[in-house]
Amino acid sequence: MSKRKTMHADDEVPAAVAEREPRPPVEAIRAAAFAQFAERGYPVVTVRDIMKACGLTQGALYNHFKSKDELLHDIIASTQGELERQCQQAVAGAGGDPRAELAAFVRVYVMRHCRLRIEALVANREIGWLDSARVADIRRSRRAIRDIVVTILEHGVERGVFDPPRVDGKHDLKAIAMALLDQCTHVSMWYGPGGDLTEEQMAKLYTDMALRVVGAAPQA
Amino acid sequence: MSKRKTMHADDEVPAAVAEREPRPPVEAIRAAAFAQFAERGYPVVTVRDIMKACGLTQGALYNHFKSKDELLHDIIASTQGELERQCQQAVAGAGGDPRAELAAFVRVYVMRHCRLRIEALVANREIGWLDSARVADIRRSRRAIRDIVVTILEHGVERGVFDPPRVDGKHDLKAIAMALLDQCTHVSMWYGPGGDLTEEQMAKLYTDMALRVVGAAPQA
DNA sequence: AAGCCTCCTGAACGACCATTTATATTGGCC
DNA sequence: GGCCAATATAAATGGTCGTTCAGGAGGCTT
Repeated sequence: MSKRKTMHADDEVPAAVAEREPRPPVEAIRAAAFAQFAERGYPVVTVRDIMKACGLTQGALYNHFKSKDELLHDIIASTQGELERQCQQAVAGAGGDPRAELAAFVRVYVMRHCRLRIEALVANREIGWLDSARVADIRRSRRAIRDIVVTILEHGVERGVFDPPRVDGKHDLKAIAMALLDQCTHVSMWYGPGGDLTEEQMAKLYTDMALRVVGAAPQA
Repeated sequence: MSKRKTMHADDEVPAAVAEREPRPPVEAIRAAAFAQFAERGYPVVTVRDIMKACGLTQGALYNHFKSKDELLHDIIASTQGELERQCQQAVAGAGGDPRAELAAFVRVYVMRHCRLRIEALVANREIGWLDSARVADIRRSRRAIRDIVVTILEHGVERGVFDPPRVDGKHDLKAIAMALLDQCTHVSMWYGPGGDLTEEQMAKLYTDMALRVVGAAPQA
């Protein structure tokens, strides 16, 4: 119940008992907004809807967020930041072999888009409602992720372990990276845990497909 | 200037001079609505916006459409129907060879999504705003297109000309078809005529990638 | 010329929107 | 106990929304 105001240097985090029910209101608002944006879409969800879902009145939103727009940005940015971090980590842990790097990237990316498909869906579907200032850093993060893939492909081609398709004799690694990412991103639009494949199997399938596309034989 | 009211059996269509300026208002409304939905999104485009863009007042919409919702459905359904028709035609004209069928399908599908990327973008992005009754036939058409791909893959596997990736020893052709379609559909999100590749080159690249994914060597 | 049908306008309807404001309530800290 | 900051509320602000409807204008048919 305390945890936020007292500043004695020794009770920073109780750590053992993570009492959880009375989530700080800003968390409750985030969660309620996320659920409703996912279900009905940003422009038709009203501030009243969100605040009613956490038992508050509309005006209270503005004690925690400057606007409805900032609230959406907050939700999308945290998802996007976490995704970028996981992708970097996966590639860094692959030991420098382009095949292993691509496989690790696709695996993490697909598993995440299966497991957190609602988060991914909101981030991809609602981004267009952000005003241009706030959309910029989201797009930066997406470009960064695309460039991770492009870099993997470049290394693979340089070392001769990838042989991706050419158009008129030349590679267009950016287009190929976009194709791979589109494919992997949009599993969040149709994958469901009730389907034929588990998340693990999805990751394996998409890894195989990616390796085929870039012209590397599947590993092992 | 006439063309719609007189019903003498012999002036059905003047045919030679296709005088074009005063488009029938229903066409003008469709066009204006499409342009604005594409640019700003269905829920924030008002009936007033649409009608002002064709020089009419808001009330006149309801002489031609039952509601704003029906107008959106009309726009999406015509695009979707044309897409389905073109896909069927492309596959039928490929002569029964699964490789040629897949190549023809991807070529037509990608070229269309490059050339008419705005139409595709609207159809994919705004479909969620339709009420459930009207969304049903759009989804039916999408399933039909997916099933075209699944059927091609099945034939290719039966005849031994495709060897798509397996998970735990078994094929999941539906998942692979979805992956291929996601990849091809979403060129409409980033392709632009100012980019590095022409529509032709995009079609070629995506055909190559699809054939690699299903385990067939690129043709000639 | 009269009637009819199609399509338009302009105003009105009732509802709902994001945000701001003035005011009240709370709980920790001196 | 009194103060202060944080956070809540209810009401108001100034719009905008999709849709309906009474009335009028123009042309086609008879």
